[in-house]
Formats: sequence, structure tokens, C-alpha cells
Amino acid sequence: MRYSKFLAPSLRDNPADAEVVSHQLLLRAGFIRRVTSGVYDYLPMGLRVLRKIEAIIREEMNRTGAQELLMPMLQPAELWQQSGRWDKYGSELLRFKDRHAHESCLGPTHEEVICDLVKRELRSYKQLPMNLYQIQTKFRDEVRPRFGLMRGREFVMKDAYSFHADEDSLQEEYQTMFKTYQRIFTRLGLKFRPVEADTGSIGGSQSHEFHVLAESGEDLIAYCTHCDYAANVEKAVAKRDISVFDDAPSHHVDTPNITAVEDVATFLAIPEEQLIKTLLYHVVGGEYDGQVVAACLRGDDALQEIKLVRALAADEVMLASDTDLQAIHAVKGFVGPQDLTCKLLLDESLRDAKGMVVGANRVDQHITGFSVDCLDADFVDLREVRVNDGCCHCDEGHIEHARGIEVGQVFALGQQYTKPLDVLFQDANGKRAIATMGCYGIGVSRLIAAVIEQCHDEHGIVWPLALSPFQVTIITMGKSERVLENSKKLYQDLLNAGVEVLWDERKERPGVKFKDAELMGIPYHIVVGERGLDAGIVEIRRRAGEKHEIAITETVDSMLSMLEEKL
RNA sequence: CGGGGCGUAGCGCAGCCUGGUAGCGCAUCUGGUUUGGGACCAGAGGGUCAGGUGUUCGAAUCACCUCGCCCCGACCA
Repeated sequence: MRYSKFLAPSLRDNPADAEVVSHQLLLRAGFIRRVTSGVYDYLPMGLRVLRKIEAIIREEMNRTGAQELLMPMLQPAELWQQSGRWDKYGSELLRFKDRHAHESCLGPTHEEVICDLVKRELRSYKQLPMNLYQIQTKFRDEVRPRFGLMRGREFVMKDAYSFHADEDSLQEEYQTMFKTYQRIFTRLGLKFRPVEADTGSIGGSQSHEFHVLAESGEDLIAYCTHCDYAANVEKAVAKRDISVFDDAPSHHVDTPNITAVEDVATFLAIPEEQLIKTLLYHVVGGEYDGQVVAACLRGDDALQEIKLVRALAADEVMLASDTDLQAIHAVKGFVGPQDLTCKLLLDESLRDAKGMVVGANRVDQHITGFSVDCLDADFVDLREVRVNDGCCHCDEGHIEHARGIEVGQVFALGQQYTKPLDVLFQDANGKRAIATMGCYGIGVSRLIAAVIEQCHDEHGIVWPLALSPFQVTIITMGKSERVLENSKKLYQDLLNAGVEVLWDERKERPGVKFKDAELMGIPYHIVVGERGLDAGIVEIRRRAGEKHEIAITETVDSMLSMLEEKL
């Protein structure tokens, strides 16, 4: 490609509305342009990178025997009603009516459609296992799209769905996909970490997320300093000592206008961990739909809401309103677990807790010397793990936190979708059976951003060779016949040798060309100038690396062997 | 949806408080001089000042409404 006609509009200044480095560089280097909130054009260079990532994913997926297909973006409401997600998915699902007033939506994910396809074609266990995948544009009407390609509303995703005759077969494929994802992210040159994950609105029994470690990541990961344990904080568990304090007799104490845990602890001269805080939540969905529940934790812990949602098998929970509080005889600021007329959940760390301090459900009073054994409550894991908590999986490590960008997730779904959507087959005994399912996603466009977050310097992007829009750029210095002719010949020879090359033949000064080549992150720069030609050489520079002077006659061969090395 | 900020030329910004009909840098175009790290000189083009309503002799500027964008939170495979 000749640069002078190539649509790669670079910017000298960072656009004011770009916050994270990947967003800034993608805009500045001319890879993407915003169309509307969370929706982008991929310019030719951006598309080249996207295609390279897709190619690697395809290669690795195909290796495992998965088959590529393509499903529609538009989906009928009926399928979503059948799976039960039409009502559950929320406003992230963009719904609309077509001209015949038929309820439809844009696909945020494709479990429904794939099940509908497979149920019509699946007959025998002999067809299983089967893994079908696509690389396709998804639409999710995100509450807050941000950070460019990191969290868009429209984005490119690889989604795979596997079908099995039994759970063992699913587990096998789950492991295959797990390893395949590790291969893919390794080939993409990423520092990443697989972590245990909550199954979220997709559901299922088991899930791992793959996180690219980066400061700008939106997720918080908890990991052990000693063993392999790592989990999203939504899911992470850690050791906690049991709270037993002096079992003094229980009595009420006055705590005038003192409500916050910190203040109560100071006022009573006790550690925060001797308090039990009681949080009241309004539940949506599940057995406790519409009710208020109480969740108790040690004073120094924070509630992980996702865990509460899971414990209640609810769709969501919201902090209770003042009217909710009155309904169950709770007193704002002095809520305690005693005498509440609602479902009560206590964090595991409070099992057998004694000598605690709780709200008295009376204005300006707390109770000291409180034991939880007088409560009718369920004990579940509700707390968010903290740095320095002990690891549950080994006795030596402790928990640390890291930020991550979620670029992939694998789910063992079981029969969550195959059952309501009737994905049936005839098993080896001739009996009708329900298929077992797994699903596996990779955020392809998000990967572009994730790679840049890890691969950049003060001059711009530093693409791994496998992802760069071009492998090589020829920078022609000056505009004499001699440099132009030599550059042109080199350009054509490289093209003939199958190298992806961008020839910068613009009538720009050298500095401008160097800056642009660095900004867009092309791995190899070949500098053709008068000075070098006098000596019969060109200069090959590694982006953010070393320089070599090569005889002009050997440039193509040298270039090819350098490209070979890095593959 | 709650809190905060912003909207003036392709990009980055000034002007607004104190109303008088729009400006700077970069980019673009023309001519010239330059040419191994974002050149210089001269000239030119490009803006319904997000949109609407109101106040006023007069609105980018004041008031109200609407829309859009960004950040924090809530939310989220």
C-alpha cells in the first residue's frame, strides 16, 4: 500500500474525550473513528488488525475441530421468551418491532439462536460432541459505553457453543477450550491470567474469565501470592478467622447519633471487626422477589453484591429504601439482625460469632455482647475478599489484587438453555435425552484495545508482529529520482515476496514520517535515503528496538529472515 | 438513573463573568525556500458558535428547554 492514498489520518493532539491510552492511540493513529456513543468505524488500518486477530482465533478454533458458521444479528422475541431471558435480560437487550409489529431484538449473544438451529438438526448422540462458533458483530445497549473499543455497544465477538451427550464430554471440551484460549492469548503476545468467574446472566455451573492484566482494566482480580488461585472479586473466596470476643452478657448501650461502623467502633473503643453490620436489600426475581432481606458482615468487611444475588437465586438486589426499612421494623442507622421480620443471611465469617456489637433496631442504641447463635439465619459467603486475606487453596499464600480487562470467558452451561429450548437427541440406549451445553466467548474488538494497553510507549503503539496492520514500512527520505526508484523497487520486491508493506512515499519531511510510523506501531521500518544509497545500504529499524544497516541488494532476504525469526 | 464537566473550523483551545456580529495553534489548499526526527515565509479556503425558545435595538456571551459527548458512581458474558 502506498501511504499517500491510504486512509490513515493521524492526529497530532489527543482528542479531548479519550481517556485511556488505547482509545487515544487508536484515534490518533487513525485506526478508528467514533460514529456515536460506543459505536465506531474501523478505518483500513483498524480493520487490518481486527482481521489478524480473527485469523489467529479461527486457526486455533479450527484446530480443535470447531466449525465456523454465521448467525443473524436480528433475532425474534419468541426464542428469548422460550429461554426466559426476554424478561430477564434487561435494557441491555435492544428490542424493537419490525414493520409487521413483530417483536425483535439485536443479538447480544446467541445461545437462543444456536439452540434453535441445533435442535432442528440434532438427532443422534453420534453427532455429538459438536462445537459451532462464529465471529460476528454483537449489540449490547450498555449503560455506559467507555474507553473506545474497550466497552462499546456494538463490538465484534467470537462466540462458540458446544453440545454434548453428557457432562463428562462437556468437561472435556471445557478443558480444550480453556487451553485453546491460553494458546490464542499467548499468540497475541498478551500477559493474561485465567480466573474463576461468576456465571452472571449467562448462567451455568462453572466459568472462567481470561483477563489481560492492565491498570486501566475495569475488573478487579484477586489472586494468591503462592498458588495458582485467581478469581474475579465477584467470586473470590478467602480465609477469615472466626469472630469470637469475650462472651460478656448482652446489653443495650446508648450510641447517640452514631451510625457509621467506624464511629461506633471509636465511640465504644472496640475494633471494627467486633461489629456486625446489617445491610438491607430489596430483592428482584427468584424466591424472595419483592421482599427485603438482611445481609450481615463483620464491620471491617464489604459486601459483594453478586454473591448475595447468587445466594438468593435472585436477578438483582438493590439497597432497601426507607419504606422497605419501616416494613420490617428496622431503624435507619441502627439496624441489627435481632427481631428483623425478614430473611436473614450472615457471612460465613460470623459463624459462632460471640461478643459482637450490633444495631439495636432502636434509635441511638446498639447491643453489645451479641451472639449469633440466637438468630435464625443462613450462613453463606457474602464478603468481598481483601488484600492480605489468607488463601483457601494453599496455606502459604495471601490474597493480592490486580486489575484486568476481560477478553474471554468460558462457561459450562449444562442444560440451562437446552432444556427450555428443547435441544433433544436420541442417546445410545435409544432414549430421548437433553443435550448438555457449553459456551465460549472472546471479545475480538476489545482485544485490539487490550493489546495496545500492554503494547505501547511514549511514541505510540508497539504492535506484536502477528497483529500489526503492516509488517514493514518503507520510509523514503527526500524526493530525488534515486531514492524514489530504489524505494519503489524495494516496495515491489517485498510485495512479490509476500510481505505486507506500507510505502511512505509522501512528500513529507523525514520527522513527520518517523513520527507516523512509530505512532501506528509498525514493527519494521526500512529507511531509504541518499546518505545510505551512497554507501549502497538501507537501514532497517525495529520499532522500539535496534537498527541494522543492510546492503540494498540484500534487503529483501534480510527482511524475510527477520520476519521469520519473530514468527 | 444519581453526581460532575463539556459542546466555538478536521484536531487542540481562547473569547462568555462585564452583550456590539468570531479568534489562536496545528491540519488543509496555492506559491516559494527547505529536506536524516512533527520546517520556514507569503497568501487562501473553511464556522447556521450543538439545537430551540425567550430577554434585548443587538446574543457565542444572559435565562429556560432539548439534544449530544466525557468522567465518577450504579449497572454489566
